[in-house]
Amino acid sequence: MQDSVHVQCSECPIRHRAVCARCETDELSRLEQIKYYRSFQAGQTVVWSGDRMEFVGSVVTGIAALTQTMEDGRRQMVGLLLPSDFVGRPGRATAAFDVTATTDLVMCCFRKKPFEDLMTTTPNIAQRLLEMTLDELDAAREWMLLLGRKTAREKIASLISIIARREASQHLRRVTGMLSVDLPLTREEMADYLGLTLETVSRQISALKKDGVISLEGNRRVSIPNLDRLLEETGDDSDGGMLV
Amino acid sequence: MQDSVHVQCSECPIRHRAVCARCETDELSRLEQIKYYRSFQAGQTVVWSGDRMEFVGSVVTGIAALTQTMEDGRRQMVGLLLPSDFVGRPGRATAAFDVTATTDLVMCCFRKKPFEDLMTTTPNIAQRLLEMTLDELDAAREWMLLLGRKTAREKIASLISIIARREASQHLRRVTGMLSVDLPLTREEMADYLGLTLETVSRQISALKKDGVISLEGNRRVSIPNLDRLLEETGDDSDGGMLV
DNA sequence: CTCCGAAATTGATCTGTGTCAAAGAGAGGA
DNA sequence: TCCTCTCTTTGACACAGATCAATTTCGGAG
Repeated sequence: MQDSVHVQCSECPIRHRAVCARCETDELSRLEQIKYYRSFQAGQTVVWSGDRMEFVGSVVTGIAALTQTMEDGRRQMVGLLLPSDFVGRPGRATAAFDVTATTDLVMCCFRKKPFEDLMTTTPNIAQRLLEMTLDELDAAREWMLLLGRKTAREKIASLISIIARREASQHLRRVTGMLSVDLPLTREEMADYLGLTLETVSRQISALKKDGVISLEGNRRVSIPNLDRLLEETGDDSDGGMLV
Repeated sequence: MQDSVHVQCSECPIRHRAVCARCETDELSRLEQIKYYRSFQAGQTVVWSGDRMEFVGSVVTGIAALTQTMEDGRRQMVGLLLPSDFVGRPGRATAAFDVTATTDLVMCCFRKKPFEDLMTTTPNIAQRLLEMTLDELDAAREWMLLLGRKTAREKIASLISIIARREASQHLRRVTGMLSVDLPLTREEMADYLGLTLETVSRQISALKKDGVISLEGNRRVSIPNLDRLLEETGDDSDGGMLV
């Protein structure tokens, strides 16, 4: 299987890994024809669990969250969608989870039916989607280890290092100095992602700060003086792991 | 997208959802040529995380578990593979998780390279695999809710109801009377799946028994006098949910 | 049937995280 | 500038589940 080659979608400010990788020109142009954009404000819901899902698409800018809520209000975030992440299920009519914009959000969408038609005639797309979905599945399974077995402190360290990693891989601006990342989530959203309460999140962030593992500039920006030190706190093997 | 039509693989005692659905005869025969069987004893490891993975395949009989282990020994099961479940990642060289046989196990395997070749020439296979992988992803996300937010009692009830559901859908022997299922896992394995300790698993099973939600015949067989009563204990919405 | 080792149960106690409550800090608008 | 609302931090306490430690039960071999 050849290496994945990313092709730039015209107009789209970012690469469309979902649909453009390995695409030939004619495939791209067919995708262009059924493409459209949608914008959401922070806090807005993109789709509700159980709703008809008439499109698939990928995040262009901003961040969206997949969440699941129990009858009594307990909530668990089950996915964080960063730019270039794909949303939607070809072949399934309704959404299985709530999708909400946690920041202002722009998505590049394709109506589901035409996209599915295109998929049946364009093997590349199904294969690329399979690859992405398998990656997501691996990431979900890593996350299961975090939820089931890690301590609160390890969970926080893991979240910060994942956000740092993804942010780094996006912008490719690996500054030589101290790296610092924006936390695109409120304490409550972090708690929902990590299976904790917001109080515990806050306490553990304070503890990591006190121990010199991180430092804060305002509430939302974290500086990491020593990445290795942070990674030790995650409980993961130093080398591999953490695919997200 | 048409409904999935299951075609019986010759020799295989069960349907190969992974590869046979919607297959045409010639595709089937090409699959037959690269197919072989492997048997494992209970407790044996199929592949270790990080090892080269030279095959993909599906479970024929028995049960396998995907697990992840931290350096200090904390373990989390991240998937339970029942007959007809697919294992392996076309397009990735190494396994991301340990795969172990929790019971005696027979797998139907395909060498990875020929399978991948077949996949590129046979769009159906990639599409079918995509569908299955998306289902697994949804199931993993349901499981994240369980790990992050459910109480020990709810976790146990969820596990039993999932096993009951999968067993029922396999054998299609929906007995009219009281339904009873075999727990194919030790208490420790259940604990690893649920993110608990084996003592807590044992205690909660005892509690459910005392409350008349289930009853035990020996250690491994559970009777469910009232399925609705059990489902109430899972914490899930009464209707939808629990995709596994 | 009896014996043996592994698996499961049960008890006592400890601890990490949740819960409830209050006070502090930031950002945006008047 | 100050005010207000939301987000965050911190404290005191409670409790679910972990840990440590015996027993007890089960299932297979002889």
